[in-house]
Amino acid sequence: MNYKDLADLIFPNAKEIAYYEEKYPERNLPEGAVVTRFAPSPTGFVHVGGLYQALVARTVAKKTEGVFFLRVEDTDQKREVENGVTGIVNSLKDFDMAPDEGMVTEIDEIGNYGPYKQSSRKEIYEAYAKYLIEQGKAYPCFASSEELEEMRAKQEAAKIRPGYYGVWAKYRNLPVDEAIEKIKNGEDYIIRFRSPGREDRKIKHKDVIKGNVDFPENDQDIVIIKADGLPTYHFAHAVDDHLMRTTHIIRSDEWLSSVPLHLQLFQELGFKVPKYAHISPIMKNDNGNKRKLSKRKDPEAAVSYYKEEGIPTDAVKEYLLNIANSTFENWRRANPDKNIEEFDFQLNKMSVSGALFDMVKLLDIGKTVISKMTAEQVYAKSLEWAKEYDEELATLFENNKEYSLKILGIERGNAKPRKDISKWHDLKNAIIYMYDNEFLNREIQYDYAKVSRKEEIVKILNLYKEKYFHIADDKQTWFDKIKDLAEEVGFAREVKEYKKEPEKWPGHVGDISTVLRVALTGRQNTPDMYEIMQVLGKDSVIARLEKAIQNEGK
RNA sequence: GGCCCCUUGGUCAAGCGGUUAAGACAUCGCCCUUUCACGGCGGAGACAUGGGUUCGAUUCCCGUAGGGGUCACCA
Repeated sequence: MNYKDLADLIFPNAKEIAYYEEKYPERNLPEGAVVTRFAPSPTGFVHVGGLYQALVARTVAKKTEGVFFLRVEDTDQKREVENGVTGIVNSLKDFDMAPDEGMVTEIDEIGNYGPYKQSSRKEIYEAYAKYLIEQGKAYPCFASSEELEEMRAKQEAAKIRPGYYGVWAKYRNLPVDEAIEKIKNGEDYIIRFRSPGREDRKIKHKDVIKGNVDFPENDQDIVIIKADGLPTYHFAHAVDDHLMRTTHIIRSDEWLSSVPLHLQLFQELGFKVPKYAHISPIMKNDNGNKRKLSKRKDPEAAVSYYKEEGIPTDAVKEYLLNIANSTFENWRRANPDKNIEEFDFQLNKMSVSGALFDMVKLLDIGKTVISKMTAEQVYAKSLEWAKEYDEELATLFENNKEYSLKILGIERGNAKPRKDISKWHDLKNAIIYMYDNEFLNREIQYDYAKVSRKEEIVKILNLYKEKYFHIADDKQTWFDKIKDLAEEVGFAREVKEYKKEPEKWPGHVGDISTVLRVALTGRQNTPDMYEIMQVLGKDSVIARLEKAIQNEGK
């Protein structure tokens, strides 16, 4: 009885690995093309960190005319969530980051290197596990979980390194005959890797991002096939990324310490070792301590949060790219209108330590992104958002499309467009007063700032309404008239003169403007008042002035 | 605890032995012939710490402190 017999007994139906090697040949890609992947578990939750990894992986692949694929790692049945794959696929789609290959719906996939869902790859893992057993590089382990716990307790008590290795690897040297007998007797077992490593030897590894990292060799006989017949992450990683011909493993740096194991696995399986790029996680400041953005504690950890808030996807991508390569910011300034895919992304320029998530900066980018859009784009994007998250706004927009476009066009499209909206969630509050239904039929809290006497307010508003307001005036005329009005009520015509001798007047033209602004909009801060009045139109302006005058009469 | 990694202003970060130590966000002031949002100009603000090496260390080496990661039949 030899290894071959043992392997045949355990996996009688497994194919030869040559079959798969042939089925999934080296990819025919241009020189220097990089193949990357995003390989999440379908837990139904997409973390920004995951999006970040996917963005980096995809950017690198695109830049080199390589391939970016989506593989679903669902080997842990306990964590399985319904429609988990759909959530991931849709999130990537939302961000315009659909993969070249891999899962495209819950069950469908595209590409020649599939299946792209690990639970569908069982027979492949079995073939490679069988191969390893035949070579004497893997073996069945009959230790029960109680036994393992007991072992661990002993190790801890003796203060030695825990794990299944060396003398603790109880079944590592079990004679083949005995193993076969146990299996035939129906004893439970799993498959372990027979590690050739020694803890007292060091290996050198060069990570694309982290640089040179030295580790002790792995000497743990880790599990490669679990009791449920599915592989562990480590084994699946080696088999899948080899067969899918991944050139660069871009993943979270929590995997860095597994590199010695992975390197060993690739070697023992006879695979070409890929390049590794371990990305630092996005952190959050929690009472002076840095910690990873947490799914449970931080709403902004969920990709869905950005969608709900209406932060443009481009803003999120730009922010993430900015964390990834700080030169992005300079590039963006030099090329404000270029597509982000034209940016020359450098994997090895990524930071070795994790960046603190900065919502303020993200929103600042959001402002810029939105400011560059046309009124039509703002309308389309915000309406799409509103349909899902703000019914009132959606209705308002749909019932007043032309008028809404005018509002959104205020101070837009010129050299210095407005930058007051950072996310769709803020939009309604910024423009709601422009709609007569929302303004005229509602109780408004008027606060005229410096001018507070009722009679004076009424006087100003009446004068404007009766004498100075002409909707057809051009901007200069319009403005001159407000100055005339200021003069007529005894206010300074020019702010500068007023500032020189403030005691000479009760206020200046700006204070008069504020009275008009508040009467027309209910607010002290608004975009350009001339444009607002043009958009409102004559009747609305008059109605609003009257409403304000009446209010003072109460 | 073992092993591994990290440490430049509030935040993201350039920098690779000699620099007035960039830039962006945030913050403060002034200007932008009326507010706000922009935009412009300017200000304040940093090399964790102790030893080396060196003519010279933010940069190289060692220690200390702080932070992070990892030690599953989870990924």
